Amino acid sequence: MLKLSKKADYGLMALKYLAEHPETVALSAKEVADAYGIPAQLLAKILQLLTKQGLLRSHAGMNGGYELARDAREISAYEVIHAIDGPFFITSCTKGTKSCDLTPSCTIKEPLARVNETIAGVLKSISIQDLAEHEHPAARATETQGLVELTL
Amino acid sequence: MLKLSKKADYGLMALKYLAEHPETVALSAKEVADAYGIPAQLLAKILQLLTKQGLLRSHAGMNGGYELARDAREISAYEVIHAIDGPFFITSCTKGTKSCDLTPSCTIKEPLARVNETIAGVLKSISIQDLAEHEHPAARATETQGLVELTL
DNA sequence: GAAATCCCGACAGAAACGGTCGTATACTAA
DNA sequence: TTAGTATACGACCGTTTCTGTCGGGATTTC
Repeated sequence: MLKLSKKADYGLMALKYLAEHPETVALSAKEVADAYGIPAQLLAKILQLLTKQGLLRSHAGMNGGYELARDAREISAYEVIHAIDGPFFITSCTKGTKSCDLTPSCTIKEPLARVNETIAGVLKSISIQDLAEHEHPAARATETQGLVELTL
Repeated sequence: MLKLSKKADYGLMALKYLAEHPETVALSAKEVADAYGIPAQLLAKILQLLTKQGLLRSHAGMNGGYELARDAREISAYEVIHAIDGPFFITSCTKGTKSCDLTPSCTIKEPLARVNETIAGVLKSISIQDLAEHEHPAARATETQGLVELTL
């Protein structure tokens, strides 16, 4: 149904939360999980993933936890989603992975691939910072316009 | 992973196929299925769905089959996807259906809802006709730009 | 050393997805 | 009227994916 997984949602929420608390050194997974009523162990795994992908830095031990690896402005929603859900493609059969073997007739793919890029572009233009200040992230409208023009 | 279901893919392929054969009165589900190597019974169900949603017209009996209910230019990819996969939302918890009951803290939703609208807008701007002539559907670039400007 | 915390693999329950089957119904043509 | 073709529709099942849990291990701080 073309929707994000809960994990991706949780991940975005968590990063947003971290972005909103820049003063603190590090926040534990449990802390964030409690703040949103998210299963703690699940969120923990997600944050570990994001750490492995270089979006977060982690500290073990007491008063340990996670912090953003970069400025919230420099982390895009796309990166988060990509890190958690893996590369996404609108089309079920993508040339990347062998799939459309039997039906080379999938001529829809090419136009839809452009849609895919457009969506990716939009997500890339949205930073965690944009989510934190939950103002409309309209700032990047111009860039996005250019992107649409290019890809569609 | 933010991808279309195979059903939606099949549906788009089928409509594209119908759009490419405007001369014929009606094409049977089996005919289309064979053309693409799609499971016939599955495609049949999909086409029935699209019929019920008003995107196709059906005729039973010999030489029966399906035809586009409207001009290929007047049917958007969005409609097809929506008819098959139901309303899609980027966010797992949408205000539409009761979901985010326990966590009213889902402040990500608002910005992402805009992304959602943007995607919907892009899909709405692509018609079956665009898929059929598998040229880049760049014709609508201007409209789409306006849309992005509006919703993002 | 104890407590807090991250790390990570395995696994189980649930839901979604893809696909099949059987049957009823409608239409066409001979 | 009858036979054949096609849609309509519900039930069902196997597979995969998703969500969430459990348990044990490693690391840091106090």
